[in-house]
Amino acid sequence: MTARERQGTENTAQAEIDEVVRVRPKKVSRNPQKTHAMILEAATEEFAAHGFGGARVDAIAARAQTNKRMLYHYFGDKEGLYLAVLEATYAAIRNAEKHLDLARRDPEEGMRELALFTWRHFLAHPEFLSLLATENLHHAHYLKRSDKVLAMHSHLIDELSGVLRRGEATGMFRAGVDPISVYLTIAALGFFYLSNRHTLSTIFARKLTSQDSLNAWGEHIVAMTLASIRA
Amino acid sequence: MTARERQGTENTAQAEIDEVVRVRPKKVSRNPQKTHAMILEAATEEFAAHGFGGARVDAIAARAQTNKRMLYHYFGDKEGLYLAVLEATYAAIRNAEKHLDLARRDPEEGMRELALFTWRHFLAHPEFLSLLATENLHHAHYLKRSDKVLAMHSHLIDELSGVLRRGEATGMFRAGVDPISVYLTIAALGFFYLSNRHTLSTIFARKLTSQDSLNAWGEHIVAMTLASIRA
DNA sequence: GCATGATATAACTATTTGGTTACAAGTTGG
DNA sequence: CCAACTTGTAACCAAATAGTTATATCATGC
Repeated sequence: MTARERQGTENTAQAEIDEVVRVRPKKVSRNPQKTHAMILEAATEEFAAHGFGGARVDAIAARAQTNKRMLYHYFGDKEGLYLAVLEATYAAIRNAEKHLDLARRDPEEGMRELALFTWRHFLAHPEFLSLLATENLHHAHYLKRSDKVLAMHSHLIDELSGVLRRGEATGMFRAGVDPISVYLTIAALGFFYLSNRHTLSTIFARKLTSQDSLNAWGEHIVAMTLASIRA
Repeated sequence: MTARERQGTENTAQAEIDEVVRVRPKKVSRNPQKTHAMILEAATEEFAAHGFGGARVDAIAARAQTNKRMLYHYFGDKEGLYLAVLEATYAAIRNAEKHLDLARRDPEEGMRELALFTWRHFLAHPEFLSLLATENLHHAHYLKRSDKVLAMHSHLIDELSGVLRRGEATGMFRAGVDPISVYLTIAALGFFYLSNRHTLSTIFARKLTSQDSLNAWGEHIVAMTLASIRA
């Protein structure tokens, strides 16, 4: 017997209390997409801030202004949620890269654009760096189980290969440059500077995050990248 | 009343059981230094493998073949133990650097030596990379509270500055090169390649850790470093 | 207009966790 | 040789944790 049925057939003291409680009916308006998105966003913050082991499922539910039941409903368990966060975060950078038009202008300009885009994306999305650090701590255990992430990266390599090929054709770049090495160089210089800025600024007693320093390091990345591929 | 006292004054069934149990007296030989060192080593592995939040105090005690009581006795609490691990790990690389003789031969040779040393230390000590990643996740919260780590780094910067100054004097290196930027470049290229190798080899479907690949990347670091400072 | 499935809440549970306590036994200085 | 201190073991505890259950209510296809 449900509360509603009871209300219709009986008129006990308990039913009256129930009624009083329900006077302000808590406005439980539904919004599956929003709930799903809120959980994902909250989980991204929590996992980025505390790592997988340090993240608290209760904290995620609270931050998403929902409860654990919904979280388990949409994502299965803590690991499933973590993987969803990882996939969404990778998708964000790879999708943003697609708006880059590397075939524009000359190859040097294209390389500069890719390097600066990567640097700026890292700057704008510190959670991406934190999640990668966490995932590598776990030897990419979860990422390896993703069927989506594997396919996400061909576009980047294709575009980068294209730029290198055109640069080689004009005699601007060396022949036989490995695109993955080039990307690793760009990513390494940006990733390390930002992801390790807290320990670095502590041990070297120097602030690394002033706007001038950040701009200068961006240009350093461009210069290093071009230096490594120029003929 | 202690068990020994009871044994001397009484002859109950319980006392006999106690005696039987004590026949093989468990050889509880003491060794404070060893216990301390074992805990530190076990904690290094555990924190490196699981991060601060994911590390389990029980697991550390078990791995050290001791128990939690000793761990709390020597290190206060989980945070104190973590900080001790961090300090010991930093001390290891900075002490090893002191055996480098960068003033030897010419400046280019010195820079090459520093870059390769750093790369090889990262290779030989993956736990250093993991701990740094973890500590940066926490915004260097614990490292900032260390009074020891702050003083550890002057030697490195002094040595590096010396090499740069001598290179500048011979006209080999550009003038006004910032030693910290040079070190960041060396560390970034090595750190990222190794610490992120699991996600990188997953998304690019390429093995990065063959001996040939590692040697090649070491030479890449040297080449990039020199390219960034040569006149 | 109502049966059905999806979405939501909150209380609950078994287990794990960091940390503590009681006590035993080795070590050492006087 | 023994009192005081250090090093060790194991059982214990309160709080926190991931995951579940009971139940209710919204939304929608028929």
